[in-house]
Amino acid sequence: MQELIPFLKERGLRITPQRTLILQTILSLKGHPTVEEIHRQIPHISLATIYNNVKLFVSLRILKELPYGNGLSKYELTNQPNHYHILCEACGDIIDFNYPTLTQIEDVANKLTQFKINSHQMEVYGLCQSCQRKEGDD
Amino acid sequence: MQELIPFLKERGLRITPQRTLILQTILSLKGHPTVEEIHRQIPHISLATIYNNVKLFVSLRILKELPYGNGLSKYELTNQPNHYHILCEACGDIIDFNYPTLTQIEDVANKLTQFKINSHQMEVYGLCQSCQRKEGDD
DNA sequence: CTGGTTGCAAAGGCTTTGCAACAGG
DNA sequence: CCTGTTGCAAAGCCTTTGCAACCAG
Repeated sequence: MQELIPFLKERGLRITPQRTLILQTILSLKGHPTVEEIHRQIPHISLATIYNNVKLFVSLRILKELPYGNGLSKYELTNQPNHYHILCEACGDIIDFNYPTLTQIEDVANKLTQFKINSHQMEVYGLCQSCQRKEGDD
Repeated sequence: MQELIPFLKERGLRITPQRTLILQTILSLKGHPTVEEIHRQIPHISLATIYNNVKLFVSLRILKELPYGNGLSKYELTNQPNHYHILCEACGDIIDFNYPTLTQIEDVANKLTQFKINSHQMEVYGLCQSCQRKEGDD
């Protein structure tokens, strides 16, 4: 958090209470909140401001956008250890899990496609425990 | 294509010229078209019909939805060999590439999270060849 | 002070839906 | 025929934007 102040200032950006609160809220939610979930925690900050700042943070690579929200985007802080995601197809929940980084696949992809590789992502899809139980009830 | 007729009929769904054309168009486009790209090929079919049918085909698992279109969804036919995707961060293009299926990761994810696993996906991000050239020009 | 920021309301862009006319089987 | 389907226009939903008031530095 503190390390952001010089980072923003260098770029002529200001530390506003809104920006601080948005980041603190994402931190406190821990998971992968949507804009709507962030706004629910800090309803006195306008939705437009949250949208604009989340977008700004993504462009500054402070946040990462996860496009798996069924139309909505979810966000996570980038200053976290590498991990992959598992998504529940019933409730939409996203959980992190650790797995050795798939470094090889980037080399292969580069050889096969001649792309200049930047990163990769991997998601596993399934049913979380509580949705498995609910399914059993039907 | 032919194998779809009994598949739809079993479910009380009809084979309409629109449905046939939508699937043929996706086939002919080969890649991972958006709804808009499909509609551009068959503009005499209403956008609403294309949306409704694409959605129907996804629910029937004839099509798979790829949520990497920067807001738009892209679609691909499911009756294709397993493969992974590489995305160009500049132009948004999606290319398939082959890599041994990451079966192990599903077992690990199951052990770590207790999810019931259905599938997984993996995307590599980078710059395609033609966007690499363009970048060099700047 | 002064240019970046906020927040409201309006506009945008993609997608879904209500409904009357239509048509596959 | 009868129920599923089409297509228009309208509505929905999430997100972005114009702009005046505001405020961080």
